[in-house]
Amino acid sequence: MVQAPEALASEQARLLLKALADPLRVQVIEALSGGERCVCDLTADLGLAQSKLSFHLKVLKEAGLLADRQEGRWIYYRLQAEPLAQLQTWLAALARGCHTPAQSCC
Amino acid sequence: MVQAPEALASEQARLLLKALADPLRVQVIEALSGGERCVCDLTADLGLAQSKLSFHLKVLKEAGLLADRQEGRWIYYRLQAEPLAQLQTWLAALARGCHTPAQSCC
DNA sequence: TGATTCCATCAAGCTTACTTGATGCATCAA
DNA sequence: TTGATGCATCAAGTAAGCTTGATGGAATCA
Repeated sequence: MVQAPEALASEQARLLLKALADPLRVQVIEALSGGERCVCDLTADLGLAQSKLSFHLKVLKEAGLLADRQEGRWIYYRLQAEPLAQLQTWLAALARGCHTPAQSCC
Repeated sequence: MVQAPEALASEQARLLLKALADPLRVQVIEALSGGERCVCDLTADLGLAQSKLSFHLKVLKEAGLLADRQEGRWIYYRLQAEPLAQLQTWLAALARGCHTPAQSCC
């Protein structure tokens, strides 16, 4: 059974948004959207300095958007579906009431 | 009839994410998720310096997340549902293939 | 017309985030 | 055990973004 994603507090949503709001990290996320990859593979594929990629992988991992796993010398990263689903739910909730006309003000 | 949201280019997605990735702007967005409000109302409600709010409203508007309308002396802002829907679609597409096991690498 | 209100804009200072190159640790192969 | 590879981390420099206070335009009211 597929769980409906938990509602997200705005602070948690913001942390996910911030982690996603970088061009390089979007590239990484999109590269991983097709499945798990190892760091050396991503480095070559995206044409990045290794320390640079490592920095951004860490940001994404700390946000909960990536998980990793070691296999010998290699580290494989994969995208986590759940925070993405939670973010979708959060966005959907925002859009729901947004056509209400203005209340009188001041 | 309700249109399915257009697929979003990653650069457009990133611009929306960046606009949303600020605590104050999340507050603004959430305040507007209940319906249209005027600036003076938001200023009072969120307890902000006026120029500060104005700065963030501009960022959100330039990202396409807000629309505004003038009525006499007042300016009313409202949340735009479409970019939010597009972002949801973009996130959903990312999550789709993310459970594929690693390809052999290096 | 003159004063007031609502809001946008600007410049300067401050804070945060990103990049770069160097270093170090763990694993593996020889 | 030695050397090489894959990756993380660190410090310093650079860039981007946010905040603050001041200024100005447009609309309204007296």
